[in-house]
Amino acid sequence: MKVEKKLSAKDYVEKIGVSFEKEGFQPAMGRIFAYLIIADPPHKSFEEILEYLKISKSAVSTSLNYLMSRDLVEYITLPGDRKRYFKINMSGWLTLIKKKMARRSFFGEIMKEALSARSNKYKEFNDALEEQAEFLDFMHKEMKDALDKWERKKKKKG
Amino acid sequence: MKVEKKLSAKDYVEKIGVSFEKEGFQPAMGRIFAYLIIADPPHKSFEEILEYLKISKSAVSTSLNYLMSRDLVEYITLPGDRKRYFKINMSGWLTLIKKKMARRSFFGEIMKEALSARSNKYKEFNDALEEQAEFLDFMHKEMKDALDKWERKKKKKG
DNA sequence: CAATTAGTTCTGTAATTACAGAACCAAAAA
DNA sequence: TTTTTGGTTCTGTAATTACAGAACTAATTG
Repeated sequence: MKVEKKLSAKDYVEKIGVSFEKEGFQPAMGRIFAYLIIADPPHKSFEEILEYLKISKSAVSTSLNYLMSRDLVEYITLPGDRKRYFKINMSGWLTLIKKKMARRSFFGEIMKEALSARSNKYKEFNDALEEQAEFLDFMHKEMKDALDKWERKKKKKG
Repeated sequence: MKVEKKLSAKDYVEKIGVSFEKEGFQPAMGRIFAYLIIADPPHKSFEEILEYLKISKSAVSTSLNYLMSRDLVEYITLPGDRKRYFKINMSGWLTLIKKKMARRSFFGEIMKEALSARSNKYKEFNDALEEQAEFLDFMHKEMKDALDKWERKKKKKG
């Protein structure tokens, strides 16, 4: 029987942060994103972020601005309060995935271009290369379909 | 009417190399991988690689070993020739995608864990977070299906 | 029109990366 | 047995990254 050990909030921040880093973001960004996932309430001020994570203003500022430019984070304001409150933009992840898809599809394109420039002396290799490009195309299409499917499902429910 | 400008081999190497870098690989790795895509014949020796790309032995060695450890590159040998000839392992890209899928699914898991630790005071946020986790799950499943579909398609044809 | 607040931007630096160059080494060839 | 080949590994470094800390600024508040 597996004992489910409850993680502390700080542990979540580390764990999520590391995963986020693996997606290619800087450490500070990962931890900010992670903090905003576990944050209760889910919106936190600039100050709260830097205090909780013990990172500098500059790191918070640049990270937040980057995350906002990528639509992964947004902010709200509260009446009678000058501060901005930062929170996760849930649609950002989807945007991110779409961008990655586009990149991969582009990679497939390039492979096809390369193919057209190759000699026909190594048919086996060329065939494999073409198959790779087709695979990328295929996956791109399938993922697009999946996204559509998801969106339809969501619309029906919501 | 679009004029299709034919790229030189070196240009392909740059273009593919950059794309590969964007997938998170080091510059040298990107260019080696790119070179192996356009290489005619598609297998090249250690020496040929370093000469063509004008990079050091150490860079070639570490890059090739890394690429091989990731199953993106493999090597063949030729009778009566001590050298190894490196070439692209076409199944590597698929492995790569599978690994990325696994990572993303893991990310979804963590989000669900975080969810279970959140208070129920911010239902809207929690719901959105849950939806995100479900979305990642959904995409993971869809991609797995797509991969199966591709494999069946390939089996039927090949 | 000060003083405070909520950040931004600049400057410097510690840590890390990505690689070159040289030393090195095991297997094969001479 | 020495020499050559086909790499690998070590050492040093230039370039880059990721951030701290301080200076700065525009809006708000007193």
